Amino acid sequence: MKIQNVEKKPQQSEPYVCECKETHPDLVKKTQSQMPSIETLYDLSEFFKVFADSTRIRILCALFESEMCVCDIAELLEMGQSAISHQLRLLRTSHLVRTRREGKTVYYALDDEHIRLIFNQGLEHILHRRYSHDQKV
Amino acid sequence: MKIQNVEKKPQQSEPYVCECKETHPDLVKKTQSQMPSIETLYDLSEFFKVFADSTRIRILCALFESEMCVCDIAELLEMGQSAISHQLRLLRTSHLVRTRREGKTVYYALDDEHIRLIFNQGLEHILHRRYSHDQKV
DNA sequence: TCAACAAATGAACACATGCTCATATGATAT
DNA sequence: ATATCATATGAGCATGTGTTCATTTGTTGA
Repeated sequence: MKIQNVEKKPQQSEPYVCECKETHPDLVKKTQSQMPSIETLYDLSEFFKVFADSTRIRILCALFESEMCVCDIAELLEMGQSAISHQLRLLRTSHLVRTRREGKTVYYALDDEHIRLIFNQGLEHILHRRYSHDQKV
Repeated sequence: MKIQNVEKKPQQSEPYVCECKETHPDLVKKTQSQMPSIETLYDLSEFFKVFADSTRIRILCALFESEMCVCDIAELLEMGQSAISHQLRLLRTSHLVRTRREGKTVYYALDDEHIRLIFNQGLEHILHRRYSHDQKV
């Protein structure tokens, strides 16, 4: 909603850099030392990335019920076989699902029951939030 | 590792579409009926998306310790003020953090303690996995 | 050996995401 | 009022992501 650019930065010797004097260096230091390593937090974000797509979430959700072949899942989600297959590969390399071959058919199953817990925790959260924010989110 | 394309699909009346005869329609039907709605699962994936970035994870992790102003966080993560501010906005609109103004300074804090649980569940998972896969992941 | 079929995969594409840069906004003190 | 400072934000850009299309791979039965 910017109206106009009447005047651009008047006189300023060098480009503005945030060098806040108001920070709390002791708090920053202390927090820095108490946080998990940056690598761990990176891995954690990578882990959550797997859940950050509705197709993958739906695939996992389906596999909570039972193992299934690729075609089952594709039909269930009403999506192409290729799309499902690509996502299954990602889930496989993330060690969230495992495969079992039976003739031409490949069956996929959950490889990690812990997933169910995290999934449910998230689900609980959004359902609760949906209630308390009255569908605003 | 494809060698060569000696011959392309010989005689085929129409483009190949996966119409697997081997699917398990009853399983598909049953599972379909037991899964949460597609909207709910979409929301769930959106929720996990917030955790699916290392900058945001680190911000949340910092706020587990204490409320902080934008500059504190920027210094803590060694990133620009703008980058942090953009991410904080996302966290704000997702209702994961709340703000409190004190003069020129804006303090950010966790708005939802449930987050801590989900964070820890994920952390536990990757640490356990790291152990059992012996750093392969 | 080859046709048929389930699944996997590479390329291409359209779209989303995260950062930086420049600047705007809002608050305080002079 | 205006300079200063903390924070917010829009544009632009580079990179990442998910799907489709065309094709390959692997398995079975004729």
